[in-house]
Amino acid sequence: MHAEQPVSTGRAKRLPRAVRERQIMDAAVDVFSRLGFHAASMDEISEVAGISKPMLYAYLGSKEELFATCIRRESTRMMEAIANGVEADQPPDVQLWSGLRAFFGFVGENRSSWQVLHRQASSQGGPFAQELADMRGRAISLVAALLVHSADFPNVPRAGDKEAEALAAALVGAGESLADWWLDNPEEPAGVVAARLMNLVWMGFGDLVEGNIWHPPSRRVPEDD
Amino acid sequence: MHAEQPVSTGRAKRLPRAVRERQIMDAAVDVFSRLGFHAASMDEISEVAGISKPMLYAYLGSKEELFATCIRRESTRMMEAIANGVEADQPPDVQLWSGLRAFFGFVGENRSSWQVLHRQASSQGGPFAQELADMRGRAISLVAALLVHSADFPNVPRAGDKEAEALAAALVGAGESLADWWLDNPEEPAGVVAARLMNLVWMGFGDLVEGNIWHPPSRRVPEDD
DNA sequence: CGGTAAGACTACTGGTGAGTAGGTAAGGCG
DNA sequence: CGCCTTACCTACTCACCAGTAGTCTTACCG
Repeated sequence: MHAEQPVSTGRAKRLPRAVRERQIMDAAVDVFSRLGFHAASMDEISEVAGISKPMLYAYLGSKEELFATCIRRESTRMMEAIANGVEADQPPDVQLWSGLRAFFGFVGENRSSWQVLHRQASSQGGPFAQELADMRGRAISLVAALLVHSADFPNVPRAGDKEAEALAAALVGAGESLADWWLDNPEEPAGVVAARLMNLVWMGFGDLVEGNIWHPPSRRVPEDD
Repeated sequence: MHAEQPVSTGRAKRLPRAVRERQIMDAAVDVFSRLGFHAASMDEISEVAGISKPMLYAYLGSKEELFATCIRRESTRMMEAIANGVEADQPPDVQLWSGLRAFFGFVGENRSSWQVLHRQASSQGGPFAQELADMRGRAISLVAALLVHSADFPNVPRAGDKEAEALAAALVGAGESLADWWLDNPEEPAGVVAARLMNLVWMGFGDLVEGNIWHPPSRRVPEDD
């Protein structure tokens, strides 16, 4: 929750370009996430950023460029957060678990980023959808790779990248949807939400209704069957 | 894919109100799904519908009203399709299965409807989000009721509506996401996609990687594996 | 074969917002 | 201290689009 100073209708203090660009980007993410791409105006973004409109154009180009830049920055931040959270030398279920925790952790800490990524970008028909689709594609590929690596789906002979990709798409969508649900029910900690999804996708309803639930490693008995 | 006739810049033929309203709605769903709410203009909708703009306003009111009406109509159609597909007197897994089949069947047959529902409506901050959220809420409640009914989650004592609702939200999101993925990989039939999601949410990765897959009860003989 | 009301149109207004032209202050450097 | 570059601003243009005023036209009913 950065407090953007409106600078009280005076002349803004002279600052180096890099700093201003950062301020502008923060403001843009804030406004885009609240209003969506079309409803957000460059006037409002400049006001929130505490500078005037021409600076926006001088520094970040057109509205579309600005939006695309926002998506790139935020998606990169999120992917890095997840990549940092995953412990690559662990078994598949633990990798998935740590990835989910990192994901929900990021969403909880960066709601604006999440809104701009998930809600706004996906609904614009322009070049942004591409930007966003790329990130989504990377996330799906990541999960798909994890699945392919974890097993060869013995009883599904023709299963391969396609099968894994579809399942990964479903999983990513489940994560997105649950993240949205979480924003409406924010009283729960990130870990609980992550654990729910973990149980759903790893155990499945079939196991859950029979009382079989998945535990994180710290609580799991070191067994191997 | 209804072919809307632009009527070649002449005067449109005189038609009863109900028919025109239907044409307009079809055109509106088409345009909204392609361009999104803001980017869609009333001029374009009227052009696609083959009538002039004042008719739009005379019949369907403002742009916002028109959009809300579109969402209501399409969401109702979809919910009815699903409700008709579910066989209420079957065990939980079969109910879920038939619901998923109905859902993917609808999306496959009504891509525009799906786009307008999923992508466009969810990203607008206005009263539409409400309309859409209502339908989503109904879908989630439906799934949640199925889950609650199917078992009491024995090992999760405090689990209740909340637990089920969260899982239902995840499942609905997974369905939405997989439907989007499907639009990019349309060579597969609806049943295959539905079966994938069914396996994911009922069996879970944990079972899938061990080769345990779910298949419909023997009323229909599955392909031998 | 009129009369009339619903169906349909052309041509406008008004507001909003992207993008710009051209001018003003402030720091750096000789 | 004066010059010049860079940051910054006010105040506009221009296009697009939601919504409307006022007019025409055609099907139907007597």
